[in-house]
Amino acid sequence: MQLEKRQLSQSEENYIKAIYALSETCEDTISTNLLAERMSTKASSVTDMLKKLTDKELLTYQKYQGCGLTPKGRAIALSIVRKHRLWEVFLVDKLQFGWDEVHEIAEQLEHIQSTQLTNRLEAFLGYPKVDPHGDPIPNDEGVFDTPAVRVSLASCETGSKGIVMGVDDGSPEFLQYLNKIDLKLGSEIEILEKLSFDGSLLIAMEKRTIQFSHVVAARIFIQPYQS
Amino acid sequence: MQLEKRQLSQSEENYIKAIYALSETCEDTISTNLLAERMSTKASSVTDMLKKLTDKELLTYQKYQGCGLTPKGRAIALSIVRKHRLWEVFLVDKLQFGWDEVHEIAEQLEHIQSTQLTNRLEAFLGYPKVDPHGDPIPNDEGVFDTPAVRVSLASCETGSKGIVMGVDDGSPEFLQYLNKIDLKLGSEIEILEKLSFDGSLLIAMEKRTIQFSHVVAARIFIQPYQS
DNA sequence: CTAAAATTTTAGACGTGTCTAAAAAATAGT
DNA sequence: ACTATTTTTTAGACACGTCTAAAATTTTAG
Repeated sequence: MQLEKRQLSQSEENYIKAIYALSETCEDTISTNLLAERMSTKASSVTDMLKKLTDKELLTYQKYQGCGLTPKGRAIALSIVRKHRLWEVFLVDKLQFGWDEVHEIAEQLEHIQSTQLTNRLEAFLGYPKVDPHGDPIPNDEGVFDTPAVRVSLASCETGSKGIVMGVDDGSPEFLQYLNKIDLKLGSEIEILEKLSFDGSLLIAMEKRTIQFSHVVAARIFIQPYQS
Repeated sequence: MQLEKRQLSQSEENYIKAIYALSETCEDTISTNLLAERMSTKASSVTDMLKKLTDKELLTYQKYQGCGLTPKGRAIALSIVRKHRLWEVFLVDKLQFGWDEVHEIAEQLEHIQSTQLTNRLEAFLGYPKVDPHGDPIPNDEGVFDTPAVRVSLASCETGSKGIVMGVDDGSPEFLQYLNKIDLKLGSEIEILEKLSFDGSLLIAMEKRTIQFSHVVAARIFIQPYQS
């Protein structure tokens, strides 16, 4: 998939990225309202942008029927995601930012236009496969390395053990909470008990015991040991 | 001088930067047409922007009288210059770009908004004092280190010796020419002869002899040996 | 000193991306 | 099946940064 030279505005790129993110997590056709909420804007603005991006052949969109990315649109989304995650690695590994501080800056850096820059940055960082939150980094062709098994802590059974492979990167507050309890990528975890009345979990982590609400557990992903 | 949090658009920043650059090299009041040429835009567009930036108290401007930066405007210009040059050092020192390749990318990176990022980048790079073309990098307060003596090769007399401290960074072609003749910052240079009829110079550099036109000589800056 | 030339500003327009308010279509409830 | 409600789109507006064409001002030159 060849990316066209015709470049997009930051706004257009942000829409493409949001549509990509939503189609990964939710169903495959994205509603106007969902996108409006995600972009913190109004549905009417979304409709306008949807038309424009459809004209550019980056979206499949029919009135009242929601939208989805074309292969070309998906390729652009992946290149933005790639840049975002590589810059996050740079900020954390090289500039000593915390994983809770990098999102906002990476939101700006992801729009820098230079494939050569992206590829050299990747080499400089030693071809990282995941960003500081454990999210995978696609290669220059938009392909992810064989992703490690990653399941939500909330979906694991009592007695499961595993290694933390990823965390939700959506909120600095959540990441700061994880800092406070010293949970990192690579931490070893065991589910001691699941409390059925509120869905919370008792967790053993490096000789300490912690209680996670269901909401927290759903935002932490582990690679379970086969046992 | 405290930079206000109120952030400028990239367009506004580019105007500020261009006005700063022009007021460094030329007279202290910048004409509308000069700025229009520099920005590759029309005089009418410049007038509009001048009004806007004057309203924001970044410019002194009176109809038909040209413009100049206020202290606040100058502080913003210096912060942009600082970011531009630090990113150029990053691209050359860390990502192995050539000094002829970095300008365009730095033009984008200079608009990234994060003082913390800039300062950490500076530390990561080892507090460089000049960019890859020898241009000085101001500190976080907009102050330049005591700049080394830098005179244009064209203004030196026959017999002068010195070390190349800077080159004009305006055109990739010029920088590629310098690559070809293997002229770098730090190269030792002696003026063997100045040819009066066309202003060109015969130069000795590391055991080789090279002829520079006046135009080229005017774009190379040396620190002369006191002798 | 005044007329011609150059520069600069104003007026009105356009494309982008956003908004509000109103209309149209789809969905849900009875 | 037919309203009522929700979702989505359209219509019209605005701020931004740009443009062209015309008017105003300054500069130059005779």
